Amino acid sequence: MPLDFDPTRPIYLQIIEAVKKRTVQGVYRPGGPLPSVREMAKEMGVNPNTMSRAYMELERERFITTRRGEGSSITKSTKRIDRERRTLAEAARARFVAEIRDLALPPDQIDDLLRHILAEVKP
Amino acid sequence: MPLDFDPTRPIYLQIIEAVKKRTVQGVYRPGGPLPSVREMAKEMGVNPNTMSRAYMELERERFITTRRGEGSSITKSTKRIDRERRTLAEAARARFVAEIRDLALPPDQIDDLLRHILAEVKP
DNA sequence: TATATTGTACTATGTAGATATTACACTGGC
DNA sequence: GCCAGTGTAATATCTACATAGTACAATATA
Repeated sequence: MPLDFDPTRPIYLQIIEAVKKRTVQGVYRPGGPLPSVREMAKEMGVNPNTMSRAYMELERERFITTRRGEGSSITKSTKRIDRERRTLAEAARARFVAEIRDLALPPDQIDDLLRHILAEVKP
Repeated sequence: MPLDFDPTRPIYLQIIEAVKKRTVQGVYRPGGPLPSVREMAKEMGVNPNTMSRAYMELERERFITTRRGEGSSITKSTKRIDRERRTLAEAARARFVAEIRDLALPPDQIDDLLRHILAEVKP
């Protein structure tokens, strides 16, 4: 199933985020193998070059390791993965707060918004 | 003061968002004038062509009106502006919820996050 | 009526991102 | 050794975005 990419942002960045999220969710295991560049490219419906660029960036960030002929695998470090989870959560929070502040919402609408979020995020 | 644009997203889209946010904040008034293309381009540190593109898109969305030789002004419709405020708030909420869900956070970390937000957003 | 200011159209140029295609280098398994 | 599968490099092509610069059309104003 090809990912549905936001056409206003570079695909390779969205791939990087997708791999991180899948790892954080447990779809990929710490130290476990990652689909090959060509395979993942086909799965997500992008060009292998684009996938390679995403993998190289993930390697640069030490989130995955990659060896020629051998393939790629997720970092063994669960610390690294936990850190990524916190980083992503912090980024989401900061962005949301900034956006809400910019809107100058009346207090009752803020309350609505937060109640709505609470209901959706705590099942 | 030039805006600090996110280099991974088109500038003209970020300008559109900035104009909407300023309007929602009351920086620009309903029916009131908007700085000229050249003026706003200088203020935000972008090319007049880029600013023109943003204005044309805002006009297409009926958020501003524009006439040759006369300049541009914000929509008179406070309904339109209120709608935009709600739309932006909804988008922010939906994105945040989706991101948090993707992270599979443990419940206590979710609680932390929400408390943090509450403290920041309710002064 | 001039003149300035407005939006807008046009051409040219440069860059980043994405694609298609080909080729090469390395590893594992037969 | 052979071969399939791996990452990776290289080239060409296309598109979107942003810029610089020039010019023109329409309006407001002095």
